[in-house]
Amino acid sequence: METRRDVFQAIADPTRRAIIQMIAKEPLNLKSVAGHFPVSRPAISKHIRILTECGLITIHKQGRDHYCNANLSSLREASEWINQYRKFWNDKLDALENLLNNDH
Amino acid sequence: METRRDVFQAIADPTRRAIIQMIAKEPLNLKSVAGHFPVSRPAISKHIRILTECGLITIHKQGRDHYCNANLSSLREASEWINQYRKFWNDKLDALENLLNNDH
DNA sequence: TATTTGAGTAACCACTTGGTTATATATTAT
DNA sequence: ATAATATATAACCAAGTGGTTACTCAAATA
Repeated sequence: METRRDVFQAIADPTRRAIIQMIAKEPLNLKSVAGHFPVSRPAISKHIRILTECGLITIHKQGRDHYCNANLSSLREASEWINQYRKFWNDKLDALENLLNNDH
Repeated sequence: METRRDVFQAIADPTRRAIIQMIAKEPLNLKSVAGHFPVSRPAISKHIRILTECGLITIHKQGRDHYCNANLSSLREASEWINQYRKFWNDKLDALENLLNNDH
C-alpha cells in the first residue's frame, strides 16, 4: 500500500468511487463517510489516505473532525485519456471533440 | 486473477492502458504487442485476457496469429462516471454538459 | 479533571496481482 | 515429416491490496 499511486488506480476501487461520490456533494468527516460502508473506520481511513495522496481530496481539520473535500481536478488526466477513445461509442464526436480540444 | 473484473480495474494498470493505445491504432497480434514491452509473452497474454474479459478488446484468429481489436465502447461507463465531475476542472461546463446529456 | 469521541497508526492476515519459467497445442514453413 | 512459430496454460512467487483488531493521541464534553 505504499507504491504506485495514481488516479487510475485510485478510482479502480468501488469503495473509493463511492467515497468520491459522497464528498463531491458535500464535505464530510471520516466518521460520516465510514457510516455509509460496512467496513471499519481504519479501512475508510486508508481509502481516504490514498485519495489524498493522489490529490483527489483534501483534508480540512476542524477540531477533532477531519473534513474531506473533493478536489477532483486530477480526474482530468483520466478523463482525457478515456475521452480520446470517445469515437468508439459516440458518433456525435465532432462538436464534442472541438470543445474538448479548446480546453487546453 | 479470477474475480472482480471491471473496466475501471482494467485500465488501472499502465501496461494495459499502453496496450489499448497500441491496438486502438491498428489491430495487432500478441507477438507484436509483446514486442513493445519489457515483459514476457505470457504476461502480455494475461493482460490481453483481462482486457478481453471486460470487453475492451476482441480476438480475431487468423491462422496462428491472434489479432487484438479495440472495442472500447465499454469505456463509456468510466467516461460517464468521470465526466459527471467535470465541473471540478472545467469552467466551460454548460455547453459540454448539454452535449453529454444529449448522448443518452 | 476524567471521560468520551474522532481519527491515525501498527501489526497482522487472506487474497489478488503481475510477473516468471516450463510445457503443451496448433499452425506454418522447410 | 520435421522444425519453427504463435499462443495458451500451469505452477509458482514476491509484492501489493483491502481488510481486521488493538492501541495511541488530540480535542470536546461531563
